[in-house]
Amino acid sequence: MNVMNDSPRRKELTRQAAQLFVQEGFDRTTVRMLAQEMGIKSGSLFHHFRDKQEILAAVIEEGTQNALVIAKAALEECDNSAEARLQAMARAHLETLLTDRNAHVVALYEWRRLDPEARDHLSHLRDAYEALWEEVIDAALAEGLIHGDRFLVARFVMGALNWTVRWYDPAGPRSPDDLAHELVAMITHRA
Amino acid sequence: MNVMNDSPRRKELTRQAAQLFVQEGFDRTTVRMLAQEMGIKSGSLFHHFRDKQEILAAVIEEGTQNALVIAKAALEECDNSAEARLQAMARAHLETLLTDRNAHVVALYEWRRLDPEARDHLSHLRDAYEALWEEVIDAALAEGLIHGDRFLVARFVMGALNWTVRWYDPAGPRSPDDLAHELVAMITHRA
DNA sequence: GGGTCAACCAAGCAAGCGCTAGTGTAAATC
DNA sequence: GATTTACACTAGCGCTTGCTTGGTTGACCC
Repeated sequence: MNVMNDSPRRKELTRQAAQLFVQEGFDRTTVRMLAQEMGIKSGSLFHHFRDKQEILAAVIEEGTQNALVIAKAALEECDNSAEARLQAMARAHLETLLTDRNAHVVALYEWRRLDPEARDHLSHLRDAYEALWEEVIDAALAEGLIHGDRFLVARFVMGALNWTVRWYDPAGPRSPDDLAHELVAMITHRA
Repeated sequence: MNVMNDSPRRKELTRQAAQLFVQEGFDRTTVRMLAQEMGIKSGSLFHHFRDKQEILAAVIEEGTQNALVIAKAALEECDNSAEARLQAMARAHLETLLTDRNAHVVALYEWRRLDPEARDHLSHLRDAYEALWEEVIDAALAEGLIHGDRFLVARFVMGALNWTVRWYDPAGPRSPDDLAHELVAMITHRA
């Protein structure tokens, strides 16, 4: 129980843990399995993480932080039109689900396994991400590109996107860009 | 390990198990917790179910079968227009998520904990339900009410609806009917 | 009134769990 | 050259897990 900084070693271990959490689920993943995947013994694990819960929190924090950075970058790069921004957010979301898949699947499926303190801390990060979405959706509503309740629209859209981890096959014929385009077309009322 | 029929007693036990699975998650729910909730001892549980996995399968089967029945009934009761049928499916889906919430949350969250045989059997049930959706969406596409790829539209819509279990508050101001209406309005291009 | 049977219980086994304590060691720091 | 630090090891404690075993109860049946 030495440190809980963010050393490069810890980052790498976190990445490997994410993979196992996806394969087995958090509860079914034992510290011995984690240690073996990392090439160390189970006891050594607790040099890097206070307990098993902290590994889960680290995985989710990493993924959410990346999503936030990528989404912000996508918004800065794209055109200023509401439609372009909607599409940029959707594509960024899907690309994150692809490249950083493990961490995000864990965040979606194992959120409830976080203890209250970790959940509290991480929900602030998540709120920041969702705020980006609501900003973009507000702009689209103001332009008349979409209609409806901003709260509901935001949640419907995020639901549709997050659900993709259940069925989307990256090796299939559709690119993240295709999906983003199709989704935006579905919800906009004039192009 | 006597029987695995569907006695009324077993049905009741299944309902209670669903509640615990929602509260704690499948892996964290022990057979002792289940037994206590049911008012029996842990050993007696295995008179009704072969093993813990079978309880999970029973919960999910019950929920999916109900959803299928309710959706079919809703389709038979409503008008024949594509829009009415879309809305009826959406409302039925949301009402099922409400009234039969536990079983559905379990189906959504714990699907991966099913062993391969159970998963295979249950995915047929789920496919039958999704087929209803695709039929309704095909009709809406044919009428020009919505546009796009039928496969993608179906999955986006189901994603948006399933995601509601994460944020929807039945005690809040919005009724399932409101949500269904808003969702259909969001994706239709002419009303 | 003996037999059947679903439903339950008490007791416990073998395996696995998260985590701790104490030690070794090579590199970095003083 | 001595001390500290980072990282890993061995060994195992205390507890919980899913599940089994062998036996009891009470309602129903011919």
